[in-house]
Amino acid sequence: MTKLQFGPYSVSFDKDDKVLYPAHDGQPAVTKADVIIYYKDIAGVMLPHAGGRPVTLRRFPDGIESSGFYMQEAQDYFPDWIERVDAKRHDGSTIHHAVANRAADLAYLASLGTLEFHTWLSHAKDIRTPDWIVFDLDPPGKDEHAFTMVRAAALDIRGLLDELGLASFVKLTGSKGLHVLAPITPEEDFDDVRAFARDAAELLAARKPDDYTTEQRKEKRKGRLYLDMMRNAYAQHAVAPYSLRPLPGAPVAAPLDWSEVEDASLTPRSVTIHTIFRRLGQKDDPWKDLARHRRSLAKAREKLEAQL
DNA sequence: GGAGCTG
DNA sequence: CAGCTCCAACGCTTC
DNA sequence: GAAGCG
Ligand SMILES: [Mn+2]
Ligand SMILES: [Mn+2]
Repeated sequence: MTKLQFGPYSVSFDKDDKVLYPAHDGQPAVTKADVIIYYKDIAGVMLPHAGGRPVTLRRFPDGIESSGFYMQEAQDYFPDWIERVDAKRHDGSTIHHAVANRAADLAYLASLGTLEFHTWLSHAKDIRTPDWIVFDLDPPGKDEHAFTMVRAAALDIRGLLDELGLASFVKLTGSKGLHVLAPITPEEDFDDVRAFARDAAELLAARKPDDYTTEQRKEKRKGRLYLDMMRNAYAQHAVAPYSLRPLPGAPVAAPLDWSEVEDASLTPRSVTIHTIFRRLGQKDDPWKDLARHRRSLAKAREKLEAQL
C-alpha cells in the first residue's frame, strides 16, 4: 500500500505497478502509480483552469486496453473532503458532480483509475453562467492534411475573436483536434453565450464557405471542417487542460502557445505524459494569463452583429 | 476500483 | 464465498 | 415525435 500525504488529506492505493498504458512507440509503459503521481505533479498548472468546476470522470481501472466508463455522479464512498455540487438536469433530476480543488482531489480520483477529466464550462459556484467559450475543431478526414485544416481553422478563429475584442487560447485535445477557448465574464447563461458562438461560427463559415460549415448533418458537410458549437450548451463538458487521454502513448490535452499552431510539424498527440514536464520546465504555462483576459460579451456581440 | 446483487 | 454488473446519457437541432 | 450529432 502506498500512501501520499497532502496536508490533512491522504490518498492510499495499491497495485502501483499495474500497467494502464502499455509501452508504445519506444516509450515505456505507464503504471497506475505513474498516473497518480502525474496528477499530483500537474495540479499546480491544471487546477488554476480546471479547479472549481463540475467534473466528469473517464475511468479505466484495468487500463486503456480494457473497457472504461464515464462517471458523472460523485459516489458516496468518495472522501467527504471532495467537494460536490448539485447540477439540475432539464428533466428535473439532480446530479451531484465532484469538484476538484486540490492536488489531493486529483490524486484520489486518479487512484480510482481515472485517466481523463472533463469539466463544465462554468464554475460550481455559478453553474449557470459559463466563463469559457469553446470552439471544438476536429479534422474532417483522417489523412495528414486534415490536421493542417484544423490548425488553419484555429488561426482563423483567433483572428475573428481578435476582431471582436476577445482573447483566445488554444490546446491540443490529445486525440484528433484542437480546442480554441475564449475566456469571458461569467454573466450570461449558456443559451445566450451559445447563440453568440453560433453567430461567430456562421460568420466564419460565410467567409470561407469551401473550408468551414456549421451543418450538423454529416451528409451536408462535404469534406468541410465542422465548427461545432454544441459544447457551449448547459451540462456539456470538454476535456480538461492537462488531462491525460486514454489513448496509446498517454497523450496530454496540452495548452499551446499560438506560435506552435503555425508549426506544420505539430500533431494532435505531440505532447505526452513523458514530455509534458520537460516542456513546462522550458516554458511557462501558455494559459497562465487566461483568467485575466476575461471580457464581457456585450461589446463583442455589437461588433459581431455589425458583420452579419 | 468499489459496491451491490445473485447463487 | 466468487462471479457478475453497474458506473452517461444530455442537450440541442433537424427531419 | 423521432433521429442525428457530439
Ligand atoms: Mn473534438
Ligand atoms: Mn475491475
